[in-house]
Amino acid sequence: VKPSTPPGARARNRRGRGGQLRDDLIAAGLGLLGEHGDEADVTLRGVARIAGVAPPSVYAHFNGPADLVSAVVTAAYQRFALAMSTALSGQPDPAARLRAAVEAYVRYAIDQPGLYRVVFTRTQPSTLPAIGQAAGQLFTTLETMITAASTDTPPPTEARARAVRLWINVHGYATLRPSHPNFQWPPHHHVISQFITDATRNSQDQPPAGTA
Amino acid sequence: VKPSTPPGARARNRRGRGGQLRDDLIAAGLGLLGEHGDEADVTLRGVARIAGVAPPSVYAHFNGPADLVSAVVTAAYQRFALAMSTALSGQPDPAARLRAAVEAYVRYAIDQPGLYRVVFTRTQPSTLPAIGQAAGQLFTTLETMITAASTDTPPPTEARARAVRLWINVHGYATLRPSHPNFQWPPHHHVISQFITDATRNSQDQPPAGTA
DNA sequence: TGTACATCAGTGAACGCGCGTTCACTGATGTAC
DNA sequence: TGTACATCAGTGAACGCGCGTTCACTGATGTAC
Repeated sequence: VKPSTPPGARARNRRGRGGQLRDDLIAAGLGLLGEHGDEADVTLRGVARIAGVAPPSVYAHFNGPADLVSAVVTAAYQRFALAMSTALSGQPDPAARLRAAVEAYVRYAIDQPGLYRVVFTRTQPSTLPAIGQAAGQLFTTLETMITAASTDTPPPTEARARAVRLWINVHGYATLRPSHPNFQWPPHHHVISQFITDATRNSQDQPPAGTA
Repeated sequence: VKPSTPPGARARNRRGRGGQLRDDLIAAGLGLLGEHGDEADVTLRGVARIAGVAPPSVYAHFNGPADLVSAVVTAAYQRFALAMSTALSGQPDPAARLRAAVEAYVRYAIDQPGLYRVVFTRTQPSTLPAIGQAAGQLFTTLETMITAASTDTPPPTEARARAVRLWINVHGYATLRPSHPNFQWPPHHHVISQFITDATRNSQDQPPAGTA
């Protein structure tokens, strides 16, 4: 017997289309990263196996495992950014946009813990430009949305403080909840609502004198 | 030449003292876990190497790598619990106790990200009893301290909500900050103070009718 | 239109490495007599 | 008090495995003439 498509096999790309494999390898890496939770499980051989290709073929597109993992991590961030902007598009008003952003963030972090953590919770800070800027990018978006959705048009300083708080809240919740399923968590929607309320109304304490 | 103590070597334990090696192996595992940030880097051979012992010797005390890692993770939790209770002891009043607890938590998570994450931020929830109960244990402490330190003696429901919020805040901050060093964070003490203020005063919104 | 050829995409086999795991063993130390 | 012996703590060598990496190679495909 000669199976036309053995499991894991792939058709050879046509002449100018060698670059297609690069995308397939990154997709395979994202799969591994999502399945296990760890950067270390994205191996050159594992990725080649999923893509249906021999290990040496990876070297045509990446310098080695480190380069491959970098590309996968960058792609994980792009996927996160895409999920966020997709969630925002078509929301009717600022309040709806903010809520959609918060919900998309939490959903992504909970559904894809591996892809999320590799971008936002690292043991060693990343040297990748995309990851280094990830926090700043996200933050600008949050700050703008909070200002637009707030009932009290906060001054810039206060908008920034609210955005930091919201980010800490959303991240903390999204990483703690799946790690501790036995803990008696409050209802999900209630937690989310509290975050949004906290971000869009005046903070209770007056800023201490002399603090910028 | 015959070096009396070759690098990494250790003296054989006396007759009844074989169990000493077990502690040494766990200590070595904690070292590896702290150095790299990852459970996967705690290997049987690596731990044996640090302890100055041949790989098969580990099997006298552990069934294999999984068992060894379990013991190391449990020890990481015990170390966290010890750091917390040490920080609390000798604090003069409830407010000081709460602040000490928050500061100890954040310091531990930032100084020992590997040891912290293996207990509190997992991709797969742990089946270890100590880790499964960790959240509950911590939480009881937080709730009691918040009630004692609050200016308004909140009802139990509200105390619980504040404790959840505080935990989310502290965890989120302690894991985000070291991951994103390029981000312009507010001053550390200001962040901490805001968490404590938020936990010990009345929440601004009245609880929605019908929500327990 | 046919044919030789360059090149592009990818392979197979082999290597060294660190890992987990097994096995028979060694040698110091305490204990029985 | 001396001596044989059981046992305890730990070793050395070897194995298979998956990993990264190299090398010479293959075979389809487009291009030049």
